[in-house]
Amino acid sequence: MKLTRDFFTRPTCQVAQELLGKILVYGENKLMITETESYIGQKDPACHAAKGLTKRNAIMFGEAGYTYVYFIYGMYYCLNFVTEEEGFPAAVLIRGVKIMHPSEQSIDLSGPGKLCRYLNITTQHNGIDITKNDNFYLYDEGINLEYQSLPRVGIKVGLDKYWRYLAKT
DNA sequence: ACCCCGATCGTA
DNA sequence: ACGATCGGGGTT
Repeated sequence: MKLTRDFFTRPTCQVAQELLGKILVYGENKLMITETESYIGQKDPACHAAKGLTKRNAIMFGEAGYTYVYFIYGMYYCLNFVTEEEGFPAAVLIRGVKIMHPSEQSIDLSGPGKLCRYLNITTQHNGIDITKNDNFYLYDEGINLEYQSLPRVGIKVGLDKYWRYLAKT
């Protein structure tokens, strides 16, 4: 079944863990999520919203279940889903997926930049309500994956939090 | 107006 | 270990 707003309006790490094994549908593409990271509020120094509201991070302060797409390193885009109650800035970064399309035998896309490059996701896809879109949504196929909790990647602060969730293959 | 640097990736 | 590449955000 399709994931609804209630799924995302919860503690971010719970959402990040439960997104593992869920199916991301984007047009004709079906991808199984295999790696996520939590970024949680103004007390998390690695969170884009750590220093408050800006034009870029504004979507993180809104209602859960929306996309947050940002541009990074001059070359890459990264896809997140907003979590928690409106007013509390938090999101889950999608770091890894497995391609489910039958003609492509379960290829792994490891890394948030590669995922967006593969799907052609850009900042034009920022702020899409993932719970009310027929072309871009998530659904639960009942897959439960074991995972390990690890430090997040590519940051210099907040490394004490093990908020990266990697599914065991 | 200016400057630094980043939730990355591919190559070395 | 490092270069490519450029917008965001803080500072002047």
